[in-house]
Amino acid sequence: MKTKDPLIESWRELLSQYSRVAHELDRALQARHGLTMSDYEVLDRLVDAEGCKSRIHDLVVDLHLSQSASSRAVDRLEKCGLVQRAMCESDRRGVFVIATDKGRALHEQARVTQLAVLGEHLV
Amino acid sequence: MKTKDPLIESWRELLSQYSRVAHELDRALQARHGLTMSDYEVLDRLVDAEGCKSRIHDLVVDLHLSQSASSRAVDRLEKCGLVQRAMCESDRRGVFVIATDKGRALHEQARVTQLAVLGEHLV
DNA sequence: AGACATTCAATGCGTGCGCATGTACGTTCT
DNA sequence: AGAACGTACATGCGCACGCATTGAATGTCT
Repeated sequence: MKTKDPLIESWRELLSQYSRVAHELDRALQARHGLTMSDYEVLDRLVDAEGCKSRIHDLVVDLHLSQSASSRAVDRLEKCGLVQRAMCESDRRGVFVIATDKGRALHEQARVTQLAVLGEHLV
Repeated sequence: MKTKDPLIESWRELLSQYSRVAHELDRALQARHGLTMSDYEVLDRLVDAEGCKSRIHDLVVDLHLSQSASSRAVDRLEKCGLVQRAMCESDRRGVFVIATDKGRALHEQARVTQLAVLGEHLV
């Protein structure tokens, strides 16, 4: 392969790293905890947040997901009893998402998996 | 946000970079040339390859795609007349994929788009 | 040569994604 | 206050993906 624009080199490097790690992470989280990478990220932000709750809109900003994808990630988590939706009094368009006890517990376990996978596959 | 494990910091950094660039790139390629990022990558490998042809199996190794996704990327490109499939004499399980003139021409245009997007969004 | 394992590619299937739209609420301007 | 515009979330839709399976060709071992 002839030498490429350094821009392309670094893009390929980035793509390669991301793909490898994301794939491993997704598989591990799915296999051990039944979570998508996105699902885990949602849980993670919630646990980090004040009172384990956050508005969907804030999740959208933090995560690298579209609004619809975020909404559906919350759907999935809710269906598993890991989070709850709640009315947002101050702005009734908004929806709070709150991690349940079960959600926090699962997050703690999944965090171990995440760290293990990152430790192994992130150079 | 409290400080995190440096492993998590770099993972988030990687995820963030990738998502931003990939999103922009995908949109630009789709809008201007009707190509997926993956489609473009396939074309790119073909153009790089000896005689603009490569076996699907080799594409799978190079690209960060499953075998089925690669096969379907080739389907799409073939449907647009950008590549052709051809028998592989030496191993009749295999399939060669060959970029057509149209494919090479489109690749050249798309490359400009890629470089522009990378230049703008890749730090 | 014959039986068994392996490899390459295509395809059925289920899933998560983004885009576009719908609906309800909020904000602004006159 | 009322109209027009903007924002938050849910949902219909089509698409690309990965996994599992299939089918054909190859390779291996006895």
